[in-house]
Amino acid sequence: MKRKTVVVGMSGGVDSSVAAWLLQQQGYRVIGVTIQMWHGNELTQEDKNGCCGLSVIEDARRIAQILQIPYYVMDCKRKFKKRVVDYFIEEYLHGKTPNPCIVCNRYVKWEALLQKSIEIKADYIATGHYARIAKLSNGRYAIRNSVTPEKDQTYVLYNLTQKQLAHTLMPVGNYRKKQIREIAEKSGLSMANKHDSQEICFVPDKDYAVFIEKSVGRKMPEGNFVNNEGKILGCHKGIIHYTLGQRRGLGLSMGRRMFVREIRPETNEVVIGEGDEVFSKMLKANHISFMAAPEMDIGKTSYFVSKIRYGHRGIGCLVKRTGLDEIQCIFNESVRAVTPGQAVVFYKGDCVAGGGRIL
RNA sequence: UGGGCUAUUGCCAAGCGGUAAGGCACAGCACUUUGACUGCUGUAUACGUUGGUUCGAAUCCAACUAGCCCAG
Repeated sequence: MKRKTVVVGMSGGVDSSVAAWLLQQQGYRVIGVTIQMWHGNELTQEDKNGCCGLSVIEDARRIAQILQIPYYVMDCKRKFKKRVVDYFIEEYLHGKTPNPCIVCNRYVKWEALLQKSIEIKADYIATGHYARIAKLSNGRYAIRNSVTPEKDQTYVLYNLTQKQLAHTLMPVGNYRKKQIREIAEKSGLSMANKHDSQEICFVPDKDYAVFIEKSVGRKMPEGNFVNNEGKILGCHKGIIHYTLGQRRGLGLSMGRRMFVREIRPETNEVVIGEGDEVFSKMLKANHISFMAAPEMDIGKTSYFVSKIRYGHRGIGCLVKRTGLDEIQCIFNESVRAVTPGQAVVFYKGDCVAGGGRIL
């Protein structure tokens, strides 16, 4: 039997390094690839832990040397800017809260990896995500929860296509975070400065609002904080600074904790409310995708457990397809801060059934 | 102009002679492959000003200043 070849996306971090190592142990012919997504410019160069800085190339290359595998760097900066950064900015300008990781996975990482695998006639692509791939009895592929419950990344992968999944391996999903660290340690793959945490990878200083204003070349206009009755409560710094359910950074001292309830780009207003006013039971979404679940017919309903943000515990809801690219979810109980721009991800058992982008 | 009331950290606000609660805001940290939420920690040598009484005052007294209310 011929040895299978796999292209592994390497970020220089522990997880993707161990993924490459594991596949090598399993007998694959492994080829390392780092996708270059953003120019680490002179101002913002310190982060070693991003998934797309510049320093990652040095780290990944070193790992490839240790493993003695071929290693390539793919320049996807243009695509990344168009599909991720431009989308990110556009969403904020419209009062939404984008999730760049999701589109990056779908349109940049997986597409680049798949393209590379076709170029070099590899059989699979692989990443270091904490998730698994399942081939279901209905013939469909799905993302399945990692065995590490506390470290589950299925939410950011809901959007992958069947074609992408059919060629994907995620070896790390079969292990717990702790085990992965131990493997890295034993195999000499652990780099000194490793940290799980991460901000938006192309905004290393964490100030995404300044990043947007710089990119757009102008400062966003200030506007009013209002309550539900329209009463003006204060002045905000520009709509892009806020997201639904946000409390900190409002600068409003009302004696109680206040939260962003709604963002109105048309009037440049940010609506403020109390903690219990930010719950709802229904949402609509577009950009729908089906994964474990076969495509639903328009008008049909189905029951899933849904997550409305990364790290959400998941709430049962009735999903109805209301249009070609629209679904409606009605939750069993109120969910906090349904945020336009974020994803709803449906689960059937421990598999991702599908999802959409909240309207 | 006469009478009354109030002045405590960025905001609200405890305190009533014994050595400055709390909430909100804010900052830092933790958490996190998005944004958030959440949690933890921190934050007035200082109580409008100036004097006085007292061992000791933000707390009592006086004057001054400012704001508010009522009367004009």
